Amino acid sequence: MPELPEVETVRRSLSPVILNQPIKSLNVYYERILQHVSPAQFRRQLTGSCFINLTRRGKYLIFQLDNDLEMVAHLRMTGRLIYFSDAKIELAKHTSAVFGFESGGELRFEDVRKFGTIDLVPRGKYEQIKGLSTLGVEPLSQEFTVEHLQELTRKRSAKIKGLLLDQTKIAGLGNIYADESLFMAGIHPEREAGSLNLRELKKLHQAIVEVLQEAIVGQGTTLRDYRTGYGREGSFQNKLQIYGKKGEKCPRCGVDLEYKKVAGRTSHFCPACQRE
DNA sequence: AAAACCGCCTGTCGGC
DNA sequence: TGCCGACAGGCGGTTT
Repeated sequence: MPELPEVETVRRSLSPVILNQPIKSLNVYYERILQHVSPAQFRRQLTGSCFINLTRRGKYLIFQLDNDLEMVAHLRMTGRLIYFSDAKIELAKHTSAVFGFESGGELRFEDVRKFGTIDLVPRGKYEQIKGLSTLGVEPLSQEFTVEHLQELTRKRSAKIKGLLLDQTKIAGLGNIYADESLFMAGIHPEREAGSLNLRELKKLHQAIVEVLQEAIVGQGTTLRDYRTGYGREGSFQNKLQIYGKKGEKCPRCGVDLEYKKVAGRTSHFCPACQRE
């Protein structure tokens, strides 16, 4: 599922090929992908314009247009944004929208489960995009410090796994990297957030930063649907320590790994390395 | 206020 | 072999 490293990889891979390319045509095949804009208005606003910058905030991609508007996309579970230099290649079965450039290339939004979204807003006006306007700290920014993490967890009774998944606290972690971070830090997913001591918070902070950075280097985790902006698979699935490893042994201590629902999500952990 | 639950979707998998 | 329910999980919305 696209989390911060996957979305960042899409951003980096798409930027060189889609920026400053005039948009010639726009086809929306699944209208519900558009959130607060009609297909007609969307087409009118984008046709003839260019994307001039592509940024990321949490799991959101923000396409800045040359007309003071921004297109905000979220891939949710199975969304893909892929650039095709050859528009003659047949559309994938679940293609939600296609941006055709004057150059002949195309940007395609493919999405099997159709949860992905696109918004169109005046630059920086994110009020209507609730998830974006309420995002917490960017975990690879300078603002994400041990002190910040300490503040987020202080006196909180929620389970740490749930807190890591809360986008209003930290922006961009999903189920995979939350589990990987907790394993790396040796913390049980059901630990009460407020019970973590400073030593544990330091380890967790370090683990979050490290796993996200390494996953970006690996161009993300492809378990099934995720692809880079060039349609290629990532490689970090080969470096996962714990996620999806039920039935296997802990890579650190050899004990049988366990999994259970925590905060509504399947959570993988080592009962020996991550004590409750 | 915060946590738990549901709906949105389709493909895949295990069980019978 | 085919059918069916469970499951995958991000987020918005509603309920508890």
